[in-house]
Amino acid sequence: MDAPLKSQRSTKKKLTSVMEDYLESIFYLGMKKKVVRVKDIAKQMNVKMPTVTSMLKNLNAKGLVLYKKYEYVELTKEGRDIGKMMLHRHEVLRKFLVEILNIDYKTADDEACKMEHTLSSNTLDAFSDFMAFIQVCPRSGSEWLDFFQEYRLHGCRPEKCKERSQDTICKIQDQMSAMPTNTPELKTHDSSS
Amino acid sequence: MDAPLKSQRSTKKKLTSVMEDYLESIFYLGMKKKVVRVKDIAKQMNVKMPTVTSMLKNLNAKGLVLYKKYEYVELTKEGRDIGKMMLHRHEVLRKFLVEILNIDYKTADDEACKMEHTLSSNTLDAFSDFMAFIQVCPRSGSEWLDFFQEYRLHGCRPEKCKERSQDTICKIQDQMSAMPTNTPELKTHDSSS
DNA sequence: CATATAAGTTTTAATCCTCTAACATTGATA
DNA sequence: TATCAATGTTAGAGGATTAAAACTTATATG
Repeated sequence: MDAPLKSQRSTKKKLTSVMEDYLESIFYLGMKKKVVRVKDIAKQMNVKMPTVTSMLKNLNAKGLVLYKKYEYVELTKEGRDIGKMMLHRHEVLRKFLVEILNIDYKTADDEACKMEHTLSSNTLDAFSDFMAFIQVCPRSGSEWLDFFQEYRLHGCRPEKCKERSQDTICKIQDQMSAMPTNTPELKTHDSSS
Repeated sequence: MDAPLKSQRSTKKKLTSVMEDYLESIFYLGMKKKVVRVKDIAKQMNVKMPTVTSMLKNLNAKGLVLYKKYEYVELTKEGRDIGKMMLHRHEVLRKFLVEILNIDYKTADDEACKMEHTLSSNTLDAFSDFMAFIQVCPRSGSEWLDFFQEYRLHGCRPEKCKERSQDTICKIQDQMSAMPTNTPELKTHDSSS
């Protein structure tokens, strides 16, 4: 008697992050391979084929892929939309990690993959805007990012970031190094999202 | 006959991210509550008490907590180190999300909690350094972050970021908006880390 | 066509984390 | 001390994801 005619069709809604990964991988493979096979997905996802088979049944039941035994795999409209979104998120994050934080590509790609499920759209947008801003704002730009790399390598030595006295700069720097773990409120865990 | 005298003691090593969460929560509660109880952990972790009990047995077997039926919970040296590290990671990430990206506290806290398990130490350090750099580099600083918020709210309008012609700025801006999803190599999934 | 090899599936099981329901202990209070 | 409420534990179960082993189907080639 609860929630009578709610779930419009299939077992739908509530995807796990693993399911999202599968959709992203299938979408990605579909873009570069014409046909997508169980074997390809297994390789992309770093799992064995039986794992893929059972997940495909799952996603098929949810109306996200079209799956029939021994045939190629295809995404439905809905599955494609989700896969595409996940790939886009992935790319935004990787771009941030590579271009702003200067993380090496492989690592950035791995970590983007993990971050992409946890971040809200708002946060994602903020990352994206931040990157754009850095390109746009004349006070920063690529030159400025170079200073950041310099700073990481050689510590407090921003002679090149002029416009302020060395004194001020290095005082702040010392402050940061000694920064204590100040531990404000830690919110409760949340299984949502 | 495999790996004879390897695992120094207990079932140790290979923590799941959930285990890390528990250690972080216990560490956090220990800092503000004198004694840590099952009930507190359950509340902090948003799970039921039996879940906590079984996890405590688990962590106890791994030598990360000192746990005896009906008694208060304490961390071992090793458990405390891990808990402290996780809390530190949590705080670095939340700080980044709040101070740089201007995400609201609650959301930032949630998302930091998820990110803290997946990012490598190197990436974490990069986040941390980046924040410090923004404080230190005279070309950026808090004024500059205000420009970012301005930019997010009103789009391409960095009159305040002088030193470059409006034309150049808005050309770049248009470029970014139209930015396609260019999809370079997507690396394989990796269950490591 | 015959059959070997590559690809895919089924079955069964393991691990991890969680829950509900029922039972046990502790501590305070009447 | 008897008892109640709060706290904690056990037992049993289930969902999610994974793999190993054995079996099935598809396909290419002699």
